[in-house]
Amino acid sequence: METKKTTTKEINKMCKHNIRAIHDTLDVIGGKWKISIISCLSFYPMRYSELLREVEGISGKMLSRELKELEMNQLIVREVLNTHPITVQYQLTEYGETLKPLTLSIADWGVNHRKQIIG
Amino acid sequence: METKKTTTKEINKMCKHNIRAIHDTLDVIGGKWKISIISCLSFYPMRYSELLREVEGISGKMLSRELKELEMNQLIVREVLNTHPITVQYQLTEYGETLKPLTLSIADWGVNHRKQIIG
DNA sequence: CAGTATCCGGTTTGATACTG
DNA sequence: CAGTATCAAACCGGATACTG
Repeated sequence: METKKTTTKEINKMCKHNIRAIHDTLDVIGGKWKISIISCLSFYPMRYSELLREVEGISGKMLSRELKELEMNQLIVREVLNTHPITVQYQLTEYGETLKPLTLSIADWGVNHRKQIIG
Repeated sequence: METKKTTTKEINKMCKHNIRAIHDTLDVIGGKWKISIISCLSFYPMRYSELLREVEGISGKMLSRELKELEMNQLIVREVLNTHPITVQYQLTEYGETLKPLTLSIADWGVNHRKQIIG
């Protein structure tokens, strides 16, 4: 009988474990725009100005700030191209690609949710 | 040749579509604590005071506010139990359960990320 | 083009004290 | 127990102007 008690204490532990993990994830992609940026870059690399156009509503300040943070967390790479004038390209790292399924799930749920509340 | 051009314009469209969807999702579960709360409740229904203990760091004010918003979006149900003194239980709705896979993915990524940055 | 600097209002959040 | 009320601090984020 001893072994059958997956009780409060156990679940409590799993609960806190999950919360800590969720917190860790949100530290990295929790900003207002980060997931959107990652979602964009998962199509193909983009320049600063392209992102500015694609991510509707974002300001230049926010974009560069979020990009910097994503870069710090090794999710994207910044690459200065040798053009005139200089252009800068951002792309997902291999590690950043591991977020693709997540951004897709989030987008999927959103699509369904919209159907739900409209219908 | 016409049909082969899945070009900028097309991708642009998908990009914005996804961003809108992501935005829709975040409107609902985008708060600082919402995903954690949902993650907790996905183990079993909990009372207000239990959640206050489980979701480390949250204040009473925030908890009740986030719960109210989750309830408004029909992700959880509030049920007043006939005890002395009164206790209140929160649990996921069927619709709220559809977020379970998402919260799990988010937690999983966080676990892995912690390994990554420590290792 | 790709940002940075500054200013500034609005929102979010926490602490604390209180209520039924 | 399950909240609400109030105040103050912190942070977020937009507009604008500027740099290399």
